[in-house]
Amino acid sequence: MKKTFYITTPIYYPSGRLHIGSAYTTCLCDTLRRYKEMRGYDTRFLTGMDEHGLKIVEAARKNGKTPKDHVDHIAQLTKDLWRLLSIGNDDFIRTTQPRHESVIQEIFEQLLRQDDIYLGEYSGNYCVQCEAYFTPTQLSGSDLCPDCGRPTEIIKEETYFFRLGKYQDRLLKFIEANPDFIVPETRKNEVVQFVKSGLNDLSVSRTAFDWGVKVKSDPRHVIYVWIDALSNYISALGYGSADDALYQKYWLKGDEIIHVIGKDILRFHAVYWPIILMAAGIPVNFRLFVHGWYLMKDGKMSKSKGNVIYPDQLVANYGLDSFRYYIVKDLPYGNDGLFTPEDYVSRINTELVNDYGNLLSRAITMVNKYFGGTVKATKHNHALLAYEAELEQTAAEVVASYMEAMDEFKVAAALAAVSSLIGRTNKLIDETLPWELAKPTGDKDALQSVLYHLLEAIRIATILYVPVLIETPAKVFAMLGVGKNASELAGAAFGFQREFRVTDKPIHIFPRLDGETEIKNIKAMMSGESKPEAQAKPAKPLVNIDVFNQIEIKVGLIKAAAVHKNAKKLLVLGIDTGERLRQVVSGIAEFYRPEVLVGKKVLVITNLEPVKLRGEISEGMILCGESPEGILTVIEADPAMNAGDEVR
RNA sequence: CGCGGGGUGGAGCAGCCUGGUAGCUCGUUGGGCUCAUAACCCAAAGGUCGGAAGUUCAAAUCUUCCCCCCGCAACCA
Repeated sequence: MKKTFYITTPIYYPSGRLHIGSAYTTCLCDTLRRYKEMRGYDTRFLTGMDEHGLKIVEAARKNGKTPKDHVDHIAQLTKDLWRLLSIGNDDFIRTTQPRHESVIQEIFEQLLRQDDIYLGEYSGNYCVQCEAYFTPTQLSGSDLCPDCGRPTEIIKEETYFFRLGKYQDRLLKFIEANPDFIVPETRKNEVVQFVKSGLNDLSVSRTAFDWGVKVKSDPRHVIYVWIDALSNYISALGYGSADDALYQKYWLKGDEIIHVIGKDILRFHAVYWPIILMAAGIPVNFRLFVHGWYLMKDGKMSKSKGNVIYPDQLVANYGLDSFRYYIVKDLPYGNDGLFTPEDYVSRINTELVNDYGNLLSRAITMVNKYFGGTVKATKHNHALLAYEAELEQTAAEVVASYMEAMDEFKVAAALAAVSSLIGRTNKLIDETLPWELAKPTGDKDALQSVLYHLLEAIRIATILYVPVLIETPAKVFAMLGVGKNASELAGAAFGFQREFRVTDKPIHIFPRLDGETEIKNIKAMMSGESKPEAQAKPAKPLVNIDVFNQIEIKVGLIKAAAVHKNAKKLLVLGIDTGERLRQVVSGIAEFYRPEVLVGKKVLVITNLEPVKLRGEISEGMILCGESPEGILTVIEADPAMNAGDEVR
């Protein structure tokens, strides 16, 4: 019986085009899966989409689509991307699929029957206009809606609550008893801290929107994201359905189950998910591997900063294997890493082009030149034997440390081990000087043995690359004349292949990238010169002149300006609008120092309802121009105008 | 004191839990080699490990305080 291995990505939320972060998670899973496959496991790999919720409805409306059409579209784009990246997922779960919906309805009903879920009331300040609740901190003391300024009402809404607290101790004990449940350890500590601070009951249903799975016994409610999204990991296996063979095999009786997640969704997976399983009477036998994020040089990715990069662009320009290699190699285990064009180009050039690809081509050339394309394991007594022995030993150590690292999900470390083998192999050429051995005074047996060692090392390194590189290994094995058995992990030891008959025309596996050109090229992609969807804001509807006339705009003279003591983005302005001095709070602190504003004549909307912003009253609004990047510029009135002049 | 992450040679990172020669990749400089895609190999330079105090025979590592950066949250009437 093969051991089983079940690995999952999170299900992605279709809010936009998938960027390098989701590609990282997915490639990482794919690599681990291929590795386990190579180790002889019976594997299963799941990814998918989380397609419910209010944001989907809104995004769909913006694009003039139904939610269903919207998610169908994004799901297709996502599948296309995974195909492009050669992701070998066995299944693609979508939370809108009937097979999923029926399962979570059942789980919900079960928890309800057990009284783990109860119908309760949520009460809070609600703004009817904005259809949203606001917390006391958001309201900052007043009862006015922070979004529209209208008064909020205290509203009670029905919602189902899940008694998380009931399982708190059980969860803590579980985490303690299973030290590997969450890796790396720092993440585990974070979770333990959180759980110890006490778990509140969790609201698990909504009535405010209906794009979700209805609660079976109470269809006014839809099941909120927690139970809906997290349960995908078992609904995709057919849990609770007529055919639950996969669930039986991979989950219930499975050997290893890994959820790979980013650190942003740790809490849901480390707290809510195990508790849901405990309550449902399903064994918690998964583990979490929590990875870091790709960050950009100047912070978070955003189009205006010119630092967004999409995987498909990199694959189209530099090839699939380069991309997969870079993305799983660059992030240190569990921590954040930086994506830079310089790094991308240099990593590919040094590790794949120079060290690996070039080693292959120099070795093949020599085999052809000195032995007509065929070399075999050869005995000799030359002093160089010691170097060969050292290489053999390095290879054995590398295979061992590679597997050890892979078993702990340390893909970058595993690949670093392979790099060290390749480095050691390049070194052998310098140590043995094959061109000297090839001279009449040289030693032909030693020469053959050296070349044989080069090829064996390349063969072993290539086997270790199989989980990551898709196209390259087959090419390399073909060029070396390596058959199936010798290209499998079991054959990754010196001496397994006794003889090589290599191709007479080596091709370069990885073309060299011209550093400066390609760095520029990638930067151009990042600044979105390839025309990103410009997100044209929908034009506002036509209004009657009367509507406009309701708004009172006056010229105001800024007499005083100060930073808001309790907010980073706000300035508190004292503005003379003719009839009186009024206080206006404005969100331009990032763009103007207070002192430069004093003395400016600006346009002020004077009949807005007053609002408190972070504790300061604001009686009006100054008009600003906003660039696509969100940079605000105050619109100044002609100096000839006077404070209080009406604008129309 | 809102939550979290981080500050280690020019760049990006490891080491910190379990104190005891500060390591890796890239870059720089010098040298070697010619089988190979200006690739490969060797060597060197370069760090008071953000700051201060404390614990200790010994601190990048433990404790306390401070400074700075970056996410998230809040804020743009």
